[in-house]
Amino acid sequence: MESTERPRATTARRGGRRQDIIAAARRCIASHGFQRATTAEICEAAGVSSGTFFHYFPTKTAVLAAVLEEDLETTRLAFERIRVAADPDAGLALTRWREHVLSEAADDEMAGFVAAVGTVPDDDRVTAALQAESELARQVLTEVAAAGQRQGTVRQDMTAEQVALWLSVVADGLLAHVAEEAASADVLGLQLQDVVDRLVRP
Amino acid sequence: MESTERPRATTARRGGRRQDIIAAARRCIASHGFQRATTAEICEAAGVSSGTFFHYFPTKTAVLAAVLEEDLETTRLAFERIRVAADPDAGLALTRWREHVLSEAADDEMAGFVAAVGTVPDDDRVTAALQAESELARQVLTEVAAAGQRQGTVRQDMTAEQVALWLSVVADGLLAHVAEEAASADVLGLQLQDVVDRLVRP
DNA sequence: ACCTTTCTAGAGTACTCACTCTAGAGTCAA
DNA sequence: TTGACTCTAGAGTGAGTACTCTAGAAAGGT
Repeated sequence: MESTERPRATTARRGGRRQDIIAAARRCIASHGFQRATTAEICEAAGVSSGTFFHYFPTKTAVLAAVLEEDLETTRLAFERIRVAADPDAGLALTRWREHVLSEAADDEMAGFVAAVGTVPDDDRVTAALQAESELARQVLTEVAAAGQRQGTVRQDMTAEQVALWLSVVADGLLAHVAEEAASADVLGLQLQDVVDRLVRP
Repeated sequence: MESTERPRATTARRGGRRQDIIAAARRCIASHGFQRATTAEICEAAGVSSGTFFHYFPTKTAVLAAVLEEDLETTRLAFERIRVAADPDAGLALTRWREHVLSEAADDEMAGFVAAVGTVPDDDRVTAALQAESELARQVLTEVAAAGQRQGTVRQDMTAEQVALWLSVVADGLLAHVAEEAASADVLGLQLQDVVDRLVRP
């Protein structure tokens, strides 16, 4: 047969099959949810057989966990950049945060993901990754808000935690809206600065 | 056996089995998503056999559609109240809207629902109901915003549509946050007025 | 009483899908 | 070469689940 002539995806060489599977799973899950993304579909998208799939991952849920953990690492880097900016200038940190949010909104894989993951079985690694991600955002945003309060650019009639909470509410709402109506992304992107500014200023 | 001695749910008399099934389906779907809510589970929750279930609904998806259409009717009423308030006083309409949003947030069934429905198969009635619901909100909020602009209480540097869009972004984000962390509901509720005010004022 | 229609139960069915198993190919070391 | 190991394919399996089928109970009309 043509068993050696498989598609091999485009990323076959760097990272090997395992990476191919993670990437394919991300795409499939983002586009129609965790439950409806079958292992067979992920296998086909990755150019891999079910044998290979289960050689690398014990369960379908484990691939989701791998995807989320990979994303968490990316998020960690992004928020590290935001955090370091806060100390001299909270305004700059907020700008970087807005850019981060908008880049997530622009990435349609990312946009679909949030909704797709809501109904996932109770898996420890999955819930840990999700929780770590939201906790990370909340914590860094809280630091940024606190820095802004010290610098006088952020309102003091709310605690820094509360300001951070509202910022993530806005970010989540924005992602959800863009996910189901990509058209609104541009307008919202342009106005995000104004909205955030109104939200946080003293 | 005790076939006549079934639980009969509490609402058995008014509306009959059909209503029981819809109510049970709403609970089950809200608590662990559409896919994971099995027909068997819904049947048990409704105190009904699978035969009865499929006598009233051709498919599992059809029950979801029925649930959504029922909710749509409720939403329609709520937004009608909001719309009529807008003409004399847009501020009052916004207050009513905030109350509506908070009451949805307080209802934990409602909160779980948004996430649960994201990954649903492409069904015409379902998508129609969802679209009608968001369209309804957007349209009424746009009218309210426009009224506020005429009355001078709402900013004019955004179109009424855009103000409405941001309001629903905030509402969606708030619901999502409350769904995964009920604790934050109280704080957010208290501050919603301030946030909305900052968002829309000239 | 008798027929018709609607409703109900629950065993049965057909199918999907996550996961297993086995056989073998590729690779490297000695 | 041989042996040990990893990787890969794909047919197969078992569990779960949406939906069907049939027999019969209520309900209602005449």
